[in-house]
Amino acid sequence: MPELPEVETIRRGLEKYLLGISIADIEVRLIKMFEGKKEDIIDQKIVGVRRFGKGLVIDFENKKSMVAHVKMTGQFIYKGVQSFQNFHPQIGIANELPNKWTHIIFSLGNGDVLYYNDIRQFGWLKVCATDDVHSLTFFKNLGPEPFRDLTVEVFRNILQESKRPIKTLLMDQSKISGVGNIYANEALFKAGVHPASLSSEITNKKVKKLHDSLLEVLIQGLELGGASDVNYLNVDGKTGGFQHHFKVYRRDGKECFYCQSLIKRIVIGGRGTFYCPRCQKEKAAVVKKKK
DNA sequence: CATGGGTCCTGAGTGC
DNA sequence: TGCACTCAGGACCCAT
Repeated sequence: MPELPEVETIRRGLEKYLLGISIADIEVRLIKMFEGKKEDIIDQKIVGVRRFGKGLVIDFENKKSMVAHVKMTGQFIYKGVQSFQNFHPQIGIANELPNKWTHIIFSLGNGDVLYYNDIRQFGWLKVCATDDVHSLTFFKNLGPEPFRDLTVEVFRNILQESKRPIKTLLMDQSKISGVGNIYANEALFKAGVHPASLSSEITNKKVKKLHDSLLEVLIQGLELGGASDVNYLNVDGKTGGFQHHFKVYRRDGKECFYCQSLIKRIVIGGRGTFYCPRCQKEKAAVVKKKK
């Protein structure tokens, strides 16, 4: 599922291909996925591609923007007409597009094409004034950016104010932006913190360790081009590599790489949660588990 | 205000 | 083989 490292990888791909060019036409095949007036951005030069948490913002020269959230299964795939430089031999996706999951097709001013595919149709795209981006529901409720605003002190304050399980807190976009299920699980393992631990009762030492671990797994994910857990592909139609480095995520029933205990799966906040019962010790300050 | 549950949707997985 | 059924999951919306 695209989280900060995956969305940032997508952003870089979009920036690489779209900066300085324009969109000649937009074909919306699934009406509900596209809000706003597409005429507002057609034939306007793209001047920036930004990311806030898991949200993307494409800015146009006329002070309009197209914002997008790919949720779990959304993909932006670029297909160059002049060359097949982004054709992936294993996936071959650039050649197979559009397919039954292609919901939006951007015909670009240079003759190339950008596809938006989304199997589960949870993603969305909308056009608005650039000045209004941060008034949108998703963007106005975002917490600090891990690589920019999330100092240890800020992180500690966020944890101290909450009695929720730490796993739930890490994934709360209004508290910290960009972290989802994969990186929350992996960061907690790396820090040796049980995912059900009460946020406010985690020791200072562990808070520092968790902060470091979170940034480390996000950086590792970014360096590997993200995690292609289910459907994630970058703008070139290629998979990331972080899925080969999961220590706990989706490894329930398998041995911990460090202590050989069996990785467990529980549900916290309605989401699958994976941890090593030995490396991430149960503590007194653990929220009651569900199911 | 904070929190928890239902909802959207479809492919994968399970049981017979 | 195939059918019926259940489940996962990010953010939003609503109820408490």
